[in-house]
Amino acid sequence: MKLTSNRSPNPLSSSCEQCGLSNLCLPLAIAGEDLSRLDAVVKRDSMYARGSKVFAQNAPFTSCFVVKSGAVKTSMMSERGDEKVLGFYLPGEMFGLDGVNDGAYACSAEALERSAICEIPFEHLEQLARELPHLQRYLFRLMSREIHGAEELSMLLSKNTADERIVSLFLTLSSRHARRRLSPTRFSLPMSRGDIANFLGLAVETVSRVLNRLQSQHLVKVNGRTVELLDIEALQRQLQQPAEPCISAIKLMDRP
Amino acid sequence: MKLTSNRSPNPLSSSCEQCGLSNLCLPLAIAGEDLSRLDAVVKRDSMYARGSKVFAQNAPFTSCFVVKSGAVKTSMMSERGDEKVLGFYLPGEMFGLDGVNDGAYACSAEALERSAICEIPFEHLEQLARELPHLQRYLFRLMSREIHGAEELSMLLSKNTADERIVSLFLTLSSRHARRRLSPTRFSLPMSRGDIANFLGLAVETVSRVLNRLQSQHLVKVNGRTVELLDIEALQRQLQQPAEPCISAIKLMDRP
DNA sequence: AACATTCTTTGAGTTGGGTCAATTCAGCTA
DNA sequence: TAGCTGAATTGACCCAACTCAAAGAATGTT
Repeated sequence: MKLTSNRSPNPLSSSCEQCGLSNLCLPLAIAGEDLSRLDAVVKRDSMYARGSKVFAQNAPFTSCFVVKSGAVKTSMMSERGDEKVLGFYLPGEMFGLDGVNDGAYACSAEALERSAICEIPFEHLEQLARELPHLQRYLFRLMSREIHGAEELSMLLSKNTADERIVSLFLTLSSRHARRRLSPTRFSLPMSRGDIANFLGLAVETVSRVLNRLQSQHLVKVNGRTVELLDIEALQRQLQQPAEPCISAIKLMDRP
Repeated sequence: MKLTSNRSPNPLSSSCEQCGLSNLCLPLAIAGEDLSRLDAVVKRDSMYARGSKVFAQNAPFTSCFVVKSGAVKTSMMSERGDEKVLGFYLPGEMFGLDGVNDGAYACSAEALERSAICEIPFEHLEQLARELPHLQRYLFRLMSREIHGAEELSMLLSKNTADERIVSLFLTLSSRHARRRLSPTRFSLPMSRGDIANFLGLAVETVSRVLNRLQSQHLVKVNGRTVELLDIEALQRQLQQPAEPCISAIKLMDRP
């Protein structure tokens, strides 16, 4: 449930100061557009308790949202009734754009920890986009980026080992932290092991085991929800190199 | 390579007649907008040979495309250098929208068979969208649908058995055929087994085996690239029911 | 028609990661 | 500070799907 709902005089630009880099206002600021027009369309700016829903799957689509502090996960219910985590959103990132199509949210969104989230009614944004060409273009870009992000997830889930999936998640989180000028090597995971496992298409037990493995290889150091990447380059290499077919090679060598 | 490039007087509305239902023009026609404005922005309408690229990954983004006849696959190259098939596009469907973000196509697109494809320079579309509110909204919807589609693929790749993935693909293709008022029970697969396997995150051999299994269950009939769905409802049930944990049950019963 | 090439199927054997079960740990509340 | 509850870890075992290998179809080429 929402905790507070304080209407700030200029929520979007204040978002920039709070989270270092708001996806929404930065490009517009660069483009030199009038931000006051945008302020008017921002509905509210609320606190969400950990575990509370921002919107539910199939609820009528009204707004998209920007994380100002905290973290959010989006997930989808399958026909069989089990949940699939689709993404994690950190401060400065926008979510809720997949509901535009048929007027209902395709996924639900939930705060992973106490979070400040600002809501932007899409209809207003749409209308304003007609008058501000940069805003229209920016929205197209945001949605395109979301397509790309979902495609990358499909890619990750396709033919990658458990180790690669975890490493990939860590590196993605790392670079997203870097964009906000936070440490790319040391950060905390706002989501549970269960969420990580679900997101990466693994079992919780596997996540746990992989974390230990990476730790024993001195690639990362994990302590509860705190991660430290000890050797980012080695981690990146792990995603590029094809997993060596060591066993087949040995088999070949064993032949007379 | 492109084979011909004949500029038709009204490519968009002719697309409707050709493919039964063009995603692009239908909602606009409903909205009563002036289609002639749209005709002007459509660049060309070309034939592509089987296997020829419509655009390559990382090439500068200029246009989005609509399939008029034939079929297209989009795919992405991983850092390791292997291909991941991201989607199949049938007549009336638009592709190439994931390049808006950073000015380069995020995936490449290739004709699966001899295909007629019409190209729409995005910049023109964007500009026109400012003047035609319905077009702007329609583009947002299209992109939102694309996000949704990619999310569903992630979902499919996450925790589904090989059988479920194949069934899901068949049912999706079926309903897409139905939208074009073609038979939902009997259609041909424009893509190879390899493409199917890659798209579904499986090995080719597994696809082949699953196809046989479904056939022996009298759920489908497959002959080369022709599929017949013998019992759509049974297929749908297979996706809803949780895979019965028969073995555990037996184990429990065996206990003294 | 014979050949070459690619696509598809079938068989045999292996394994990465899942499931189940049992602890251990961490965060709360009282 | 003990006690409770859900989260995380660890171990043992197993299976769905992968890999490797080879045969069989289909398709194109000369």
